[in-house]
Amino acid sequence: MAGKRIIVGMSGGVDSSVAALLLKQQGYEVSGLFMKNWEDDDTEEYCSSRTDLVDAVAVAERIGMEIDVVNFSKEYKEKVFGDFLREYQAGRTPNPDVLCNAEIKFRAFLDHALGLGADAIATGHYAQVRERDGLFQLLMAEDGTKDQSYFLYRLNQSQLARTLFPLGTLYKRDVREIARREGLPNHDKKDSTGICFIGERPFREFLGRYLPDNPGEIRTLEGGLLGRHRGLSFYTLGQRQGLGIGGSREGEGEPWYVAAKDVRRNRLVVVQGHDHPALLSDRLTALNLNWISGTPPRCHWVYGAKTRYRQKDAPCTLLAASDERCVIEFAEPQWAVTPGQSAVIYESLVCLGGGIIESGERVRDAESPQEECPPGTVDTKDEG
RNA sequence: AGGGGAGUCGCCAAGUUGGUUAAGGCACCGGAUUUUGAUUCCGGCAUACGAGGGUUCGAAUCCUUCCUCCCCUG
Repeated sequence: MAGKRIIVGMSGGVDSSVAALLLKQQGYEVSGLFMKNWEDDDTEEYCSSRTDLVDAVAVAERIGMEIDVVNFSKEYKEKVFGDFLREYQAGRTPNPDVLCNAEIKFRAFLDHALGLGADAIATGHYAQVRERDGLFQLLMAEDGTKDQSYFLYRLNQSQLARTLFPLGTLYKRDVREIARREGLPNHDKKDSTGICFIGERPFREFLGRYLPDNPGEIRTLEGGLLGRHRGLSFYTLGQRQGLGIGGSREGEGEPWYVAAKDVRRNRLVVVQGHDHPALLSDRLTALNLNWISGTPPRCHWVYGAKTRYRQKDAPCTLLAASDERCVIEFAEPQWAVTPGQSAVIYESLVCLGGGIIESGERVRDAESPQEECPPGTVDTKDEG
């Protein structure tokens, strides 16, 4: 390992900083690369990349490594942001960061690093890679609460073969402690959130800069008119905030949630109450799959699956799994399974891959939840 | 036109045998959580009770006039 050349993707945050530091301490030949991948609104208040770069440079100086800057704005716009807009325009809810990892961090950036003579790249992701029988596996992080394997399920063998995740076995609090102890200037910096490289924004306003309004009706499942929306693109399934639906005579005064988008009629369909059955799906179809090992997992086998980040992987069965399409049936209904988001499949700690959710549906009746439950699953109440 | 009912925060809605600071929910705003979007959590949110008079130590709660809306009869 000593002498191996590693290029670390430096974001200016604690995680990538500590990742670089640890590699350096382990004897690798380490250098950093700061990516600038978004410059649409550099002149505005949201441009935090400047201070991020300053932080990254300060960290590099502190741990004694070279750092450079690369710009993949063009690739980001083409491969990630373009898809992001197309998906929203189509009424779906994409996860740009999933694509960002597959196309930018572990493709454009990786290729660039290899071109510079690196043996591998490293990032501050909370995930693990291990080699087993000649195959590289992606594993959940030791710190389950920070595990980011969900965002990495679209990586392939050649990408994982050249990737190190130095934080995979650490807990976030330990990472911060290391940063503090080693005097990294950003040890206390707040975790970043929002779309990777773009940052946190008032989301609908941001989207509105790229997509036109297309107002329509907000109706209940039964067809009652409750209000108007500014365009289906600006809402997502399970959304509560921003509907502007006040109290009414009927109902228990519970909040309203988006249950469906009727694209044909340009209608937003809403239901009342977080636990409304229309918000639950026990089966989903995903397309555009990626299997990390290169081959689909076996069907009719019990796995765990997440339909969104930071969700406990839920017991499920694979009814079908190919390179194009997979069907997942959950033991317990899942809340707001949303087209455009990613379904990611796990076998214990191993992330097998996943795909883009095409649709979710309810196949088992609410009254007879055990009817088709795979044996061995527990019939528990909603997680609450 | 006559009879009846109702007007409390953007919406729904407690409170009306008069008594310190006008429940609660939805919406909205702010914060926390969060490398997507959501969800969730915490906090804020009527010196004011359709308007004007009056009774009273004290009224959203009593009296009165006016305004508005709804229902029934014409």
